Amino acid sequence: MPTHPFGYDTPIATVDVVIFTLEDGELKVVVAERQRDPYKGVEGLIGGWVHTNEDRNLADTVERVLRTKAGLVDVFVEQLATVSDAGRHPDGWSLSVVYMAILPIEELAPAFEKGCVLRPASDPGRLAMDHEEIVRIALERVRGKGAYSTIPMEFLPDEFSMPQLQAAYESVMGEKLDQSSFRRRMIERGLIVETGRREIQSSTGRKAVMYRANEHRKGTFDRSLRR
Amino acid sequence: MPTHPFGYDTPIATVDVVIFTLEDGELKVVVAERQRDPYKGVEGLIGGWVHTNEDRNLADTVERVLRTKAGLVDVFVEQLATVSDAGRHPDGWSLSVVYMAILPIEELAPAFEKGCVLRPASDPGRLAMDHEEIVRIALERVRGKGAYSTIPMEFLPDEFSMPQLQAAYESVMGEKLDQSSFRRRMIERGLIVETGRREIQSSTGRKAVMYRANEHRKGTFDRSLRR
DNA sequence: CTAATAGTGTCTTTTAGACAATATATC
DNA sequence: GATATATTGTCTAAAAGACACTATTAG
Repeated sequence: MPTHPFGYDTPIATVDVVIFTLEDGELKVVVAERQRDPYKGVEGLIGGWVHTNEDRNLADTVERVLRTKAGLVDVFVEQLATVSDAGRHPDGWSLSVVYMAILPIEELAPAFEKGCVLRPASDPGRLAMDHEEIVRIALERVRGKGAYSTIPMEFLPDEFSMPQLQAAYESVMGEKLDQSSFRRRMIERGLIVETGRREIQSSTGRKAVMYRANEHRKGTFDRSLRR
Repeated sequence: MPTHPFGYDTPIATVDVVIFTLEDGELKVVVAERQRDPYKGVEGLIGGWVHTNEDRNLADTVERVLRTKAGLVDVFVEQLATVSDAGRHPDGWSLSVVYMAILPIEELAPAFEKGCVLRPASDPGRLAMDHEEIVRIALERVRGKGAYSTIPMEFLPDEFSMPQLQAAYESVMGEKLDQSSFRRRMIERGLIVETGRREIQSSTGRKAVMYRANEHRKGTFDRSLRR
């Protein structure tokens, strides 16, 4: 057990990232089979030790972990909480700073190449240590706060159509929304901006107009959009 | 610098608590002069090292720190964020899990006995390390999310009158509220419950009815109450 | 009487959001 | 014509909150 300068034992510090994505309208989390002990062979969240020699701060740790373990770069992450327990990690007293990320499934290709897989967020199966509990907390967050925010947009590529956007909101909120009212509010609130382009392919019917998020208005949104 | 089982350096882990209270209608934070280095003699937040030998988890650490450094027990705390930086602590790479607490000033007597003092939350003066930044973040939280929640109630004793309650909300929100509308909403939303008792003393005028928070409805509240 | 608190009534504005159409574009 | 998307109109219900009172109780 490590010891800090004043002679007290100091905890192990790790970072774990709950990466959410949307697959077929269902919320999924990214997990990977652990390559070494503890819990070798068991699926767990993307995470790793804080390396004080190479990371300047926790943000660096998250970036390094996402890059090396899931091939992901330039990911927007949000700190969720810090969990701790004498018994949560077999190597001893440990502390994990948990982050959350949301990515469109199209951007997860590098992660899949590195062996990451998707599990249903509401039932990820057996995960290492307290990772099931962590996923539960993160899911609560994305569903609760997320539904009445611009969070659902994060699941989409940079450009998206109105029907795609509505589907993303419906998936996150878990309920159907009125088409005309949804459209009106998105536009009126200035949450999205037309890109000038149109949908590339559509089997039949009118081509959808493409939009992008109005970065300017991020965080402006609050509740609303219930049904 | 401590080293963890796999040979990487591991950070120093501490906990810091931003304790808010209301004095004369102004938001204040509890700080104390630091008894030892680093920043000995400089004022800082109530905080301390995680002691893995005596604390089972971070909640234990917070409890121990509040008890030993401020004489406070049974304090409701909320985890705010975890800050980190190679340079934030002179002893090396450190990580601080920041908690927030809100207490009526009446309950801070033990803290004052231990040398704690109050500083204006919006301008706490020079504090050790990154504690000024931490206070800024906490204040943003209590003002932003807090104003449209039951947070202002935390500043009051268990029993309080309607005028007291309104004053607390006004202090946190930084604006005047309409008396009749305020009263109506508090009652209608069931946020408070009559205790059956009356105000003990009043220089002149009618005695106020005393209420207590309806624990049942905590967290039910959301925005509203603008003016 | 004065002053503080308690309580009622009402009006305006905003918002959510439900519902019903119609219009347009594409195969 | 079938289908998906875009767009407009309208209506209801709820909520926020501003304002003007009246009522009650205490010194």
